[in-house]
Amino acid sequence: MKNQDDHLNHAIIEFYEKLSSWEMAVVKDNGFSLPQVHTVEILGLNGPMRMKELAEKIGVTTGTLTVQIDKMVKAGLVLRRAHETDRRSILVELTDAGQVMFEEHDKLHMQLTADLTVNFSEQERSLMLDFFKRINNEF
Amino acid sequence: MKNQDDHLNHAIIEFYEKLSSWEMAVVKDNGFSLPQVHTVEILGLNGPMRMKELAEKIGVTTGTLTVQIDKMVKAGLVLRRAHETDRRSILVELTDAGQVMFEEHDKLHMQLTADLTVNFSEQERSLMLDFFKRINNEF
DNA sequence: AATAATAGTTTGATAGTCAAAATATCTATT
DNA sequence: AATAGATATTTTGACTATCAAACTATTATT
Repeated sequence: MKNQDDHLNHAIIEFYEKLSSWEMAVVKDNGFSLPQVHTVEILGLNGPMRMKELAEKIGVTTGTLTVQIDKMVKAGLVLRRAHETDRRSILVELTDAGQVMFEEHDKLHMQLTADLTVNFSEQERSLMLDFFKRINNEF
Repeated sequence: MKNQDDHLNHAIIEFYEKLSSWEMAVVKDNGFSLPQVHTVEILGLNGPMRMKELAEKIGVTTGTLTVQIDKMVKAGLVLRRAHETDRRSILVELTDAGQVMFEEHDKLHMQLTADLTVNFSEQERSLMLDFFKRINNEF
């Protein structure tokens, strides 16, 4: 059903736009820049990661990421660690302070998720999780 | 169920991150900047809008938006129109070329949505739409 | 009528970004 | 094992995006 798909598509875009807005507002409040929070979010969720991989996930060049990570190292949020097998590569990981920041930020997301699904039944919430998991796997 | 909610939360964040990545990649390919595409997307979805409102949705100050809209006017994507009742306000709306760009971009989103839900039944897709609508209303 | 609040623009300083060049390391071919 | 090509990261210089604050014009409040 074409029209139905159109609605789903637009609902997804609307959701994305609203989440972006929310994230921007949250980030501005706590004094860090959006790329920094984004980085903390990705590392917190996925664990240590190579520069290249991280740059792709964030959507910037590695050159841009280098200067961002420099700042975050200075701020004590992340650290650079040697890759075990590939000496060209560097792993970026959260420091304890970075982990704390991730958890703080994650709490805000948790609250948002709770607010958004306040009218969902236990069963609906579980179905929604299943849908998201399947969609995320298709990316 | 606390743990379940945590999973839903993280699945949502993962979805958001992946969609961001996708959007970045798409935008870079077609030569426009992310804020410009973002603006076209919002105007195409919501119709004409005041500067203030648009700035809030995008997550920038009105000063920043002014220069962005200047560029987009020059590029022929949007135009400024007087507000009917409030002479302080200005409505920004898509030109025909802007509308075309919106539809082109929307097609890419449509394709992505179709790809992501390729394994969904008609019923699941409809349920997913219902979930997104309810969530969007809670924002 | 005066004052405060709001919408938008302009400006100067700061931060973010990219492309291209440079360095170091890894992989593949001969 | 030697060479050539590919890959990961950093550095650099130019450009773009961003904000905060000052400014203009209009509307709302008292």
